[in-house]
This record gives sequence, C-alpha cells and structure tokens, in this order.
Amino acid sequence: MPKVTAEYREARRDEITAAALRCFQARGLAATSMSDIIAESGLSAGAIYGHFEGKHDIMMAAAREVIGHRIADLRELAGESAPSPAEVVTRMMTGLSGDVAKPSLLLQVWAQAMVEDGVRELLWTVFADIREAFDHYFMRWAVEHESLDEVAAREWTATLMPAAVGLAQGYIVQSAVFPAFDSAAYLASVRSVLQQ
Amino acid sequence: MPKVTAEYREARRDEITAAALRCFQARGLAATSMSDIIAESGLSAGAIYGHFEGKHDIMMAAAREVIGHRIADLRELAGESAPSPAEVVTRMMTGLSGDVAKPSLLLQVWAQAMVEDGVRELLWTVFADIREAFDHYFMRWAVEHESLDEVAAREWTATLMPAAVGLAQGYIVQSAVFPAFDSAAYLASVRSVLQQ
DNA sequence: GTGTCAAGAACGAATGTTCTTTTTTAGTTG
DNA sequence: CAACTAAAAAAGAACATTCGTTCTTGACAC
Repeated sequence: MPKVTAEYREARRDEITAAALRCFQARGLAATSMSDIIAESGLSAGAIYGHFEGKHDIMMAAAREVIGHRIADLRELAGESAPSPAEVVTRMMTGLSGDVAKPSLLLQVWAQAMVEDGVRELLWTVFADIREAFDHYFMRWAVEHESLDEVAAREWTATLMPAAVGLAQGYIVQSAVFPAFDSAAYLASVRSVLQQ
Repeated sequence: MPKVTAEYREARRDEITAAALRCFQARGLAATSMSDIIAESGLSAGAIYGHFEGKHDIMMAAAREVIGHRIADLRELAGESAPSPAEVVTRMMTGLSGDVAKPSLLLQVWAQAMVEDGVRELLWTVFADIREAFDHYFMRWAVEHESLDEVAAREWTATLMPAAVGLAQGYIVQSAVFPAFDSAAYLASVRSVLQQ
C-alpha cells in the first residue's frame, strides 16, 4: 500500500523530467551526467532511482516529452477550414516557440536516435504521425482547392510531402544553429516556395 | 629534429581521424571514448597523444573532415552553365553519397555544436560559405533566367534562400533518420517546389 | 648514441548505480 | 485526537567501473 498518492508520484516524476530537460538543453543529451540531473533537481540519487530505472529511462521520458508535443499542434488544425500546405507547415514550426521542445533539444534527440534504438523507434512513430497528419491536410487541399481527383491528389500529395517535411526540419536546424535566425523570413520563404 | 617525415606524420593523423570517424559513426560523437578510438585505430594511447592534444582535438579534426567537404561540391558547379536553384540544392544533397560525411555524422556534429563552442563556430563558417555559394548561383539565375534587375534579383534570392537551405538540411535529417529514405523522391519533390 | 616515436601500465577524477540509514507518510489503535 | 506502527521515500555515503590523460619504458631511425 503506497504511502503517497499516485498524483504525488507523477508530480515528482515530472519534476525530475523537467530538471533533466534543463540539463539536456544546457549540456547536451549524451554529455549530461546523473550528477547533473541530481544537482539540478535538488533531490538525491536515491530519490531519483525510486522514480526511474536509470539514466536511459530518464532520457526516454525526456525525449517523449520533447517530440510528443509536435502532434498536438497539428490536431488543432483539424477544426479550422481546410488549411493550405504552407499553413500546415507554418503551424508545425510556429508551434515550437514557447514549447518545451526547444529546437536545440530536438536536434539532440535526433542525434541520439542515430545511436540508441529506443529513441530511434520513438522518433519513427512521431514522424509517421506527422506525415499522416500532413497527408490528411494535403489531400483535402488538393481535392478542394486544386480541383484534383482522388488519384491525382494522391500523387500531388506524395510529391509535396518530402519537401514539406524537409522544410519543417530545416526550420528546426536553422533556429537551433543560428543565433540570429529570422523566423519570419523563413516562414515567408516557405510560403513562397509552397506558393501561397 | 623529427625522426620521421612530415608526410608520415600527416598520414598517421589521417589514420587516427579515420578511425575516430568510424567510431563516431557507430557510437555517436559524445558517446565515443578514447579507448574506442585507440582500439579502432590499432594504435596505443601514447601514439595518439603524440598526434593530438586530446579527445576534443580529435573531435574537431573529425568535424572539420565531415562538414568541410560540403563546400568543394558546390565549387565544382562554378564551371557549368548557370545552374537553377533546384540544381544547386540537388548537387548539395547528392554530393553526400559516397562522402565521409554520412548524414548521421552530420546530425551528430550539428547536435554537438549546440554544446561545444569550437564545433559551433566551425559550423557557422561552413553554413556561411554554403549560403554565399547559394547566393552567387541564385543571383545569376535570377538575372539570366528570371530577367530580374539587380535589386529584384537580390530580393528574390533573399526570399528563396532560407527554404533552399532548409530543404538541404531536411534531406540530411531524413536520410539519417529513416532507414528506407527515398532519395530520388526527395529530389523530385525539391525540383517540384523550386519549380523546375 | 642521441633524440623521437610508440607501447601500455598507471593515474586520479568522474561515471552510473546500489546500499544503508534516516526521515516522512498514512493508517491504526487506545 | 494523540501515540504508535509499518512501510515507503529520500538522503547521501559507498561501490565498482570507466573515463581521459600522463608517465615510464623500450624500440627504432638517423
């Protein structure tokens, strides 16, 4: 029989995850040590190991936190009137600001996925979700605004998809790498190449 | 007075760098240890520290090796007849295959740049070079094929630039992350959004 | 033989994790 | 409602291991 409520435990977990995210942001995913996380959280080693199995477990929780949020943004578009491809991609990118998922953290997660199976699989499912959402919106746009039949719309969407995803990824790379990244200019550029 | 020739020393350095690159590719930049590099190179700790100051020094050499090659490709375009933006971006991406700069390694370097000043500065200079090259080709195309005057060409280029760079970065991310990445489809998609 | 190179044992510091101890908690009893 | 209890959570010292680096030794080139 537990001595604290489930809510309390979950809150503690979130606390630790948040501290870990701050460390990952500052020092990088791989370079962050347990001591760093312990110090940042203000807790002790024993406390943390009561909530997570180990460093790998914390990293996965942090990665989930970081890349999971991207989907929610896209779902919100569902209610609005059929958005153009440029609007869909724009939403994906602007949703980043103010999120836990700082671009530099996303970059860290991507790099970690090259090396760690768990992160890679997590990343695949998220990218699959994003593509599915893009596909939904693009198809609708193709039929309603480009006046294409189902077959032509499918082809049009398939052609557009890689570049649309790539533009979103480029946004993340550039905003992470360049200190004076001009977000508005990038969005304008995206609108321009995706024509409207 | 050295007992071996300068060529011998440089060859040794390259040997070590190559071994390090193999390790970085397999285990990731941050997770690779000196023991890994020592074992992979077949040399000893003493030998390696005779050629590099330390791990940081090796990482920088590897990073230079990885991202430095991107420029050479672009320079080759200079001779050919004014390439279209799509051709420029395509060249940037296709040049990756068969290079030391495997996309997954580039991703590692980008992530490392978030954390290590030396790598970040190196990355900035490379990206600046790439943009400069893009700028050169885009301007020429704007004047010769879009019949724009200098001022309009500059604006046209500025609008196109962020997306063009982003598309190239998206290619790297996708080819690194997705096991079944369809390179040809991506290139077709780029040609499509950059119209021709 | 003198001066450089390579080998690999050796070093302290830092790593992720566990273990023991102390503190806190919720539930029970008087 | 106060005191007690059993159990769980937190603290932090302690652990073996691995880290990056240095040092000592022997081998080899000129």
